[in-house]
Amino acid sequence: MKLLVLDGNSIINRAFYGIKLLTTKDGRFTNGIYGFMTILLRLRDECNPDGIVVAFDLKKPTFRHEMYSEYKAGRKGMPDELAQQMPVLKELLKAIGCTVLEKEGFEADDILGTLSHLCCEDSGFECVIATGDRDSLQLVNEETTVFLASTKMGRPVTVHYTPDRVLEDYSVTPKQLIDIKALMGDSSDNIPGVAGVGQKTAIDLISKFGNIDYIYEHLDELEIKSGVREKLRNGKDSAYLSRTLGTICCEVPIETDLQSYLMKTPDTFAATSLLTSLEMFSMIEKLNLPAAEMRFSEEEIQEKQIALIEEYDLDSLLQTLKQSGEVWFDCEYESGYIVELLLTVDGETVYKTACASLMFPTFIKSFLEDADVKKNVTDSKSLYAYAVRNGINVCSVNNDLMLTGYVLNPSANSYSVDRLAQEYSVMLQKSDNEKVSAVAAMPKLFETMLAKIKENGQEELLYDIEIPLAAVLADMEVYGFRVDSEGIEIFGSELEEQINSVKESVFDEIGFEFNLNSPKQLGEALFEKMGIPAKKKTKSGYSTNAEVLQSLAYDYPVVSKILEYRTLSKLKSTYCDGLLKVVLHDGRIHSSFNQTETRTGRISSTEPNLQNIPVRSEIGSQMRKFFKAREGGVLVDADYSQIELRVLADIADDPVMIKAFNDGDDIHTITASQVFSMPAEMVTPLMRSRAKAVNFGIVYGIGAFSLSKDIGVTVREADSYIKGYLDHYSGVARYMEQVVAESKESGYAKTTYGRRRYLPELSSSNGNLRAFGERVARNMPIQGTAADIIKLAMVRVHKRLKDEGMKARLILQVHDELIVEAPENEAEKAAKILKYEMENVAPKMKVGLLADVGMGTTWYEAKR
DNA sequence: CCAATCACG
DNA sequence: ACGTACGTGATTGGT
Repeated sequence: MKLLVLDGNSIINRAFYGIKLLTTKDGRFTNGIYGFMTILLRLRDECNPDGIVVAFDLKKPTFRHEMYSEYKAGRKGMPDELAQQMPVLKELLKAIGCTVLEKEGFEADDILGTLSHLCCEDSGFECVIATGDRDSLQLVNEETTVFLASTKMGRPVTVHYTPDRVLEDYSVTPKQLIDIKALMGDSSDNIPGVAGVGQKTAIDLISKFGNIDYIYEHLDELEIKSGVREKLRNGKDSAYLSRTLGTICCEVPIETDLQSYLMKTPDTFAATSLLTSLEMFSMIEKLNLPAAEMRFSEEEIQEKQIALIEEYDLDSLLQTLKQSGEVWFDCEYESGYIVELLLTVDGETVYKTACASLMFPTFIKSFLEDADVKKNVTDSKSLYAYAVRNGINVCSVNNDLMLTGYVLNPSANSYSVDRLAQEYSVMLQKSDNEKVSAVAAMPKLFETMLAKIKENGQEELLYDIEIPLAAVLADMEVYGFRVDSEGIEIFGSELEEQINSVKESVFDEIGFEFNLNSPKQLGEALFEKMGIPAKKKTKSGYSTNAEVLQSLAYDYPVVSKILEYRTLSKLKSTYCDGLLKVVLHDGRIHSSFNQTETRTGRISSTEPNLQNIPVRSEIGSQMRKFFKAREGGVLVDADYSQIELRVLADIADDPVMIKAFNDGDDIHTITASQVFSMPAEMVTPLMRSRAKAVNFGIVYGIGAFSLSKDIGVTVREADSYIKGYLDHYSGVARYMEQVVAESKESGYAKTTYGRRRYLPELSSSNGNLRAFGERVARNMPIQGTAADIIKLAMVRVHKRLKDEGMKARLILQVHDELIVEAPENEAEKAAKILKYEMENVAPKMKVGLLADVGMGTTWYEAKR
C-alpha cells in the first residue's frame, strides 16, 4: 500500500505564486486551487497511491507561536487572495476522496512526519511526501520518499529524494540534516543555529563526526579549527535549541490506523458542483468524474432521453424543420465540406448525419437557404464561410452560441457548448456521443444565456453588431487580400543580402560569431565579453530590447548595426517568409478574423496577422506595396481620425475636448496649448509630440513614470503634464475617477453599447494588481466603444455594398481602418459609402466622427 | 511550452 | 520601497 502525503500549505503557496491570478466571473480567486489540483493530479499519475492525505498548518496562537507567525507573516504573509482559497480547496479535496488533516498546535510538517513514522511501523505501507520545503528531507528513509518541488532556471522541477539521493546531495543521512540545521540555522524558519557557522562548516562537521552530541562530548579532542571550536562552544545552547526547533515532530495525535487514509469513494456530486462553481471545467474531466449530469438529481436525469436518429427521410425532415420554424444545430467542417451535421428542433430528438454535405448537397443547400427556418448555431462565421465557398445563401441565422457567450463574458477561454453549459448550469443529457448531448442542450442553453443578455441589456450588441458582423468577417476571410508573391520574394532576398552583410560586420566588430537571434547570447556578448554596462535585466539575463540598445547606440556603433539586424530579420522572417507561407493558389492571403478573442471587443487576426503589417518605419512600410488590388481594381482605405480620443471626449462629456474636435482643431496641438498654457499658434512640434504622448497615456490609464520614459523627460515634468492635462480637461478628470468607482461597484467595465469586461482585479488586495484593474477600467470603455463603433460601421458598409449590387468588398479591418477592394469604376462610390457609413454610424455622439479615405492600387498608396 | 522581442492600433 | 500604459500575434531560442 502506498500513501501520498502532501504538505498542503507549501504546495498551494507554490501554486499560488507560480500561476497568474485566476478568478471566476464573480471575482473569487482560484489560481491556488487550480495549481494545487494540477500538481496533485501529476503526483497521482506518477506514484499511483492507494491513499492521498493532505496536511495543513493549524497553529494554536500560543505566545511562542505568535512571535513565530508574526515573523513569518513579516516575511511573506498569506495574502487574502490565497487565504480565501484554502477552505474551498479543503472541501474539494475531501469531495474527491482525499483525507485532509490538520491539528491545532502543529504544522503540516509534523503531520507528514507522523504519517511517515506510522508507515515505517506498518510494514504494509510506504509513504511518498510531496512538499516544497527542504526541511522534510529529514523524513526520508527506506519507506519514505520525498518529492521536493523546486524551481530551476525558472522552471518547476521535482526531485525524488531517497536516502541515496540525500547522501549524494548533502553527503549525510537524512537524520543528520537535522544536526546540520542545528548548527547552521535557518533564518526563514527563525532557527538561530550557531553564530558564525554556515552551511559549508556545518555539513563538514556533521559528515565527519556524525551528530552534535558527539561533537559536544568530544569538543576539545576533535580536530576542529580553533575559531570554529570557540564558536561551537559559545553556541552550544543555541545549537540544542535549534535542533529541537528543527526536528519535525512525529507524534501528532492523529488516527494511527493507516487503512483509514485510503482513498474514499468520491462524492461526485459535491466535487462536480464545486469545480463547476470554480469554473474549472477541464478539471472535472481530468479527475475522471462522471460527466456533468451528475450534478442533477436522478429524476432530472431520467426525465428526458435523447432520441438519436441517424437514418431519416430528408424531405420529411425538411418538413419537420419548416413546421417547427426553428432549429438548433452544429456542424463539423473538413476541407470545405460539412462532414457531420447534428440538429434538433426540440432538444429531445437529435438528427445526426455523417458526410452531410457530400451525401446530401441539395438537402444542405435547401435547408440553409430556407428563410422560414430560424437557425441557431454554435459558430455562424464558420457556417457563413462554408456557405460562401459553396454558393449557398444562408438565411435566417437567428443566433450564435459562441458570440452570445462572448458578449456575456469576453474573458472566458472557451466558448464550446460544454463549457458554456457548465458555466450557465444547463444540464447535458447522457448520451453515447458527446456532440449529441451538446446539440440537445442547445435550446435550453440559449434560453438561459439569452435571459442573461436581456438582463444585461446587451441585445443590441449581440443582434445588431456581433451576429451580423460574423457574416461580414466570413466574407472577408473567404475573399482574402491579393499579394504580390514574386515581389515579396525579391524583397526577401534583398533583405537576406543586407542581413548577411550587417551580420558579418557585427561579428567583425565584436570579434567572434554567435547566434545573433539569441537575446541570451547577445547579452553575454555585449555585457560580459565586451564589457558594455548593462542597463536593464530580464528574468533570465540582460535585457537587449530596442529601447536598451538604442540608448547604447551612440556610444557603441556596433549596437546600431545590431538594431538594424533586428529590424531586417524581423521583416524577413515574420513578414516575407511568414506571408509567403500563407498565400493560397488564388494569389491571395486568407487571414482568420477571430471574433471572440479580445477582452475589449476588438477583433483579432491570425494566420497570418494582417493587423500588424509594418507601417511606422520607412523600410517596413515597403511591405505594403505587395498588398494589391486585383487586376482592374482599386483599394479604398478609410481610417478613423482619433477615434479613441473622440470616444473619450464623448463618454467623459468634456466640453473643451468636444469643442476642439467639433471645431476641427488638431487635438494634439490643442492639448499642448492646454498643458503648456499658451495659444495654439505658439505650440512647437516638440510640445505637440509630448502632448500626443500624454493623450495616448490618458487613454491607457497613465502613470507619470511611464510617460516620462516614453517622452524622455523627468518624472516630475511628466507628472506636471498630467496635472495640467486634467486641470484643463476637467470632464476627462471626472470620468477617470468615476469610471473606476463605477466599475468597482458593478464589478465590470462597460462600453456605450453595453459590452462588459469583468474586472475581479479591482477588488484585489494586491496593490499592483488593483492598479492594473483600474487602468483597464479606464481604458476598456474607450477602446471597447471604438471597437463597437467600427464593427457597426463594417456591418453597415457591408450591407450598403451588397444592397447597391456592387462588386466592391470589404477585405480588411485594422481596428480603426477599413479596406475595400473595388473595381475601378466603383471606387469613388465605395469611397463615399465608406466615409459616409463610418462617420454616421454613431449619431448620438456629441463628437463627430471623421474618416480619412485614400485610394490606390496598393495598400501603401491607398493609405497616405 | 515559455520568455523575449517586435510588429500593429 | 517598489513598480511602472491598453489591446493583440508571430518568430525565435532555450529548457
